[in-house]
Amino acid sequence: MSKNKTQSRQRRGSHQPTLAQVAEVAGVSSITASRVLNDPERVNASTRQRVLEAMEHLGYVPNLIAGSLASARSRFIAVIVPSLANTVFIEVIKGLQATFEAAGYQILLGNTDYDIEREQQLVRTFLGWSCSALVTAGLKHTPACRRLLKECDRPVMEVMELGDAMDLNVGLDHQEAGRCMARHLLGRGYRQPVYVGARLSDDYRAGMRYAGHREVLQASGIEPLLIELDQLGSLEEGARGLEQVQAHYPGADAIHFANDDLASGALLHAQRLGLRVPGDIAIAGFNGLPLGQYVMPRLTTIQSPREAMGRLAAEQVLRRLDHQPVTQPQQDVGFTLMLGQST
Amino acid sequence: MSKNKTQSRQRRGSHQPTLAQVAEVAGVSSITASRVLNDPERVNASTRQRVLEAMEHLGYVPNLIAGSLASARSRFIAVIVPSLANTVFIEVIKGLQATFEAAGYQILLGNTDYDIEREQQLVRTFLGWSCSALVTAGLKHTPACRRLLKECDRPVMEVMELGDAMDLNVGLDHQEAGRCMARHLLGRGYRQPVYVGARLSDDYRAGMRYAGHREVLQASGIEPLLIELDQLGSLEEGARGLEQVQAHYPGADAIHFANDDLASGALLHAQRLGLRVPGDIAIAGFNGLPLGQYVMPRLTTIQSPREAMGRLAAEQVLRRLDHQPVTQPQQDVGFTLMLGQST
DNA sequence: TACAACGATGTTAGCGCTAACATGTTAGCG
DNA sequence: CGCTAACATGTTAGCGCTAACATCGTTGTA
Repeated sequence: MSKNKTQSRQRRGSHQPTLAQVAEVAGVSSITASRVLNDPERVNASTRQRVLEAMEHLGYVPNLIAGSLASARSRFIAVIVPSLANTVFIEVIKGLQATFEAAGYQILLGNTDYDIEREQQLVRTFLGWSCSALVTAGLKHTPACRRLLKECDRPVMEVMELGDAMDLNVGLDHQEAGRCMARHLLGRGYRQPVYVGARLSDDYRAGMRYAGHREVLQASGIEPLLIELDQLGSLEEGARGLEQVQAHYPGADAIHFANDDLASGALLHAQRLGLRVPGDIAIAGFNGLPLGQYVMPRLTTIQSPREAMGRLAAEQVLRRLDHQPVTQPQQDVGFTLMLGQST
Repeated sequence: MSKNKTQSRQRRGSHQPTLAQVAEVAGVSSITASRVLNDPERVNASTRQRVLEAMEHLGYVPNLIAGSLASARSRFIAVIVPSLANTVFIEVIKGLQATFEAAGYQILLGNTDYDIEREQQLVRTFLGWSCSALVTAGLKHTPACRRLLKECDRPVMEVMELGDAMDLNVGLDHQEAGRCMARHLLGRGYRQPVYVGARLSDDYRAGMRYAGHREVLQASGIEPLLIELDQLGSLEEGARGLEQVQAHYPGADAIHFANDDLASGALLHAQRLGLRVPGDIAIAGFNGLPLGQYVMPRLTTIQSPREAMGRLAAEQVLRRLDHQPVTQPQQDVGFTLMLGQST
């Protein structure tokens, strides 16, 4: 047994060099070394140089966890989306990531799989990581999640759709988008359009577009028809959608799909079946994915500015984090009807 | 000036309830409250119950940063990919995420934009977050990055391609995939195939496939032809690729595209131009994306098991983190030639 | 009956960093 | 030349949590 008084308990921690060691090598105090990293202007150039050399020499990697604990703020932004399978969210994430990374923030990505209980759990975890702000897709949350978000005293951004948001909100009016496409179809003379979506209670934004579609049809005295599929967005499921429409509504003259994946799948399938589009049946989508612009005939769809939505959302959050005033907490990014030859 | 001895300096930190407060309410010490969260079995059921109630009552959210600092391990897994625009990486990420999340790990996602300097910086940042392991796409790193990864004393998984990995490695042999497709094309009787890729030094795996393609052609005494495009994977760029082949190599009878996005774009463009595929020109891709299976004619391509690759990679890393032996640090997930009608 | 073994809980001492406050040093100015 | 402001750097005390070690009762067993 050692009698060495200085030897107390077992050492813990990693075996990485620490700021204190860097400081010792550079012959300064650790706070000066800290300032070299966090506020270099406040340190004399020659001192700074010595500290940087010491860091280089020791292979120092700053322990960001310790820094976050001490300063009570991390540079994390929590981003919570319902799915990674859907290109739409990926593109929003790209916009968010580009903007946040440029500002020195790291994204913590969470995937709810369209389950708001899971979302609540993710919010708790991310708050536990002292994230600086939270960005979440959609306005639908559990009551407990809503409470957490309201009381967490950080910027909270809800993206994708517009509505009764709790803090910041960037998105578009999905119901209006549904109305827009329905008006287009009626304007083109179609009299028996069918809306085809999948799991509309999960993908409730598609449900909102259906609500708009339905509203327009009812106002014109046309009965709204709906087919609900199982898979959210795949070419294959779109083909199935086309077949179901033919089976259930043989008189249908147009299909308003909930998204471009389904619509493109139907379009490609129609080609195989030898159906003329729009002669035998018109097809419309939503999203404005590149694919829809590359099929024949080109797909009529609604373009949503997804990456721009991510960027704008991130900018608003950054403004809030910089304590700049946010004049418009709610921003409508709009959408564009893109006329193809499929209607 | 206050003379109160207990009042020292300004309070810092968040204003969230702490474990100590929970412990006080529950009438236990804070380590007991800590154990309720981290090792519930070690705490008497009735005590545990009281602690949980206190947590609920105070709305306690564990400070994971403090926990990570104290225990010198976070439950982060760093995942570094070159792009989010490419479905391929998204699918690998999906596989990784599903597996890691189920095991209670949080993914830290980094995007290098095909820049290995950026990768090095991301590795530093993620090491600073005390990530438990790192997963990175590819074997190409800066020397400094390689050193960081070698010395960080954590599992390091390199995914996508096989080769001289530093620790764990899950992927497929891209050169062999290139050979496989080239052999297929020669076997079908094509004698002037052109390889079309984009930015092959960035997307060096596509470059490796080209190397395989080239090797097979040269062995048969056929001159390898190459066209290099600017954009990595878009339908539009594929269409451009087709046009460039026609312009530069009018005698070409087949195009071996670096990926399915390019190939599908070319296929759809051929349709518009009224070109017969494979009559006028054969088209092949790589990846096995759903789109390729939905165009007409169906695309001949090579299927890579991307989500499975992510899952397998995550399982290997988890095994290492659990101190279980990893018998095969390098695993080949293979690929499958999928014959369509486009060749 | 003694004592090891175990279970439940507590005490102590940091993890590596930075906010707040403190001190010393130099420049600027009437 | 004295005073202040601005700059450069240091000292101290945690941030909230958990590893390591300590303690105490309760069993089981020789």
